[in-house]
Amino acid sequence: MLDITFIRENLELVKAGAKKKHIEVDLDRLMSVDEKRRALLVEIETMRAKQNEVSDMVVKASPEEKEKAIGEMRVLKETLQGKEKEMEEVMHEWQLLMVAVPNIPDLSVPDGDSDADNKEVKVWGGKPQFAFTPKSHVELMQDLEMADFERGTKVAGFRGYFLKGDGALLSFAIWRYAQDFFLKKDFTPMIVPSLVKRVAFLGSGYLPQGEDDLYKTQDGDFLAGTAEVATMGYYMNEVLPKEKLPMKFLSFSPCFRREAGAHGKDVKGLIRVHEFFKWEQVIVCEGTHEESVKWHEWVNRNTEEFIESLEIPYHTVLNCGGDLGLGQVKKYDIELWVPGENTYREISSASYFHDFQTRRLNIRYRDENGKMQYSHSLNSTAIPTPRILVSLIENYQQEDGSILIPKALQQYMGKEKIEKAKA
RNA sequence: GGAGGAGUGGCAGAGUGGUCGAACGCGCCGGUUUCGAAAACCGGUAUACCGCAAGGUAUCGUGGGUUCGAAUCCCACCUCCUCCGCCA
Repeated sequence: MLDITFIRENLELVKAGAKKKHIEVDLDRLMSVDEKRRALLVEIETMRAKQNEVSDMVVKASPEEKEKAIGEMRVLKETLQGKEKEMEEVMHEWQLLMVAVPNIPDLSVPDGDSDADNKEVKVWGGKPQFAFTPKSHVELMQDLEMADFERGTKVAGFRGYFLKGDGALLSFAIWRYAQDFFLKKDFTPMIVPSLVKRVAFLGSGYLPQGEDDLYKTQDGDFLAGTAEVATMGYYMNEVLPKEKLPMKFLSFSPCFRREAGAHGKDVKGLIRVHEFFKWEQVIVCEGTHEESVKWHEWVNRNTEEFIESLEIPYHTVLNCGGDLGLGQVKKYDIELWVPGENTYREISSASYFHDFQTRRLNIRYRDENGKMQYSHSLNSTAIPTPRILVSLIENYQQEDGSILIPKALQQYMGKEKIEKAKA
């Protein structure tokens, strides 16, 4: 959410931002509704002031005066109730418009419609040269009994999967390695709820848009697609001590995504599943652009370093305007090389929001002058499983169908290679 | 799931229809005093919105309602506590 005063004073800037993001929102309508809102507010508050004034007087008044005043107030009350009703309708529309206003993308964000227009800003690692035709992770994992997709769909439905044997162990190894790796960087680890109340989704910007992408319970709660939702909700409606900023969380949670708009896409394997696990970096920092930028670069670099330590080739892209979410100011995606598809696939997404989320969630701190300020927030994937297995397994495959374990993971896996059990 | 109790400012806690944004205390900030400190004393100490300002409005878990007027009465919901049941 943006500040209404800011929108009013920077209307053209906000309009240009929405256009760059390819997000439709009727800002002129918002301006006229807001004007109505403020006019009504003045009317209502004036009436209430009168009401309060008379109310004070009634106590001390003589019986006749009292009678007269109360009579007058009955009339005023009726008018007031009419105005309040009107205000309610205006506020309803105002709020719908307000939550639809996108945050303004950074100047460095390239123009573009979709992820196809994202700009490559970094390439790392040599792509493996195979003297044989590389297999897909699906084939490799099935051959090594690391995953079972048929039974996955039998039990869990479309996009269902089981990880078993070394597939399960490899997931645990990655979680534990990621834990050790990232906690060296001074994060507070958390295991956070996935079953979360509506208000946290509204606050983090996943609702009211995007309800189709979420699983919903019969109690009106939703299953989160990322630990970001609960982690951001953690401090909602709180005033944080300035000296504790920045807060750095490494949050673990199961993640659930309906993938409502992606029916035909990535139907095979572990790229796109309804249910997965993720370590997520979440930062709440002081409310300046410089802080946001600094931590944004930092969290993104953390994930790059992690991938480098696993020695998997990747590139980093700067997302274009059309590929930014409602609240995001700027976003980097890290994409790992997937030999079986001969392309890069997204593994991480790092974005900052300025005070877009914290304004909705009401997360503040007191600055050095004792003034209340909204914090800034940002987040980035640390590592998702099982998606990381796709590129890990495909890049490390050997001609005999075995898979080498990256050096950094060997101590967590207890071996250097995954291969077929000897008969 | 059943029975009962409770939610007030940073904390603690009064207030059961009107002068209550809210007593008293603690804490915190500033001052007096002091060589310095403690104690004592004096003053201050929520947030948001509207407004150039003066000022106004709202907020006592949340949302409705009753009333000229609600922290206070009524209804619903949420959260917490105690007891019983169930359970990893």
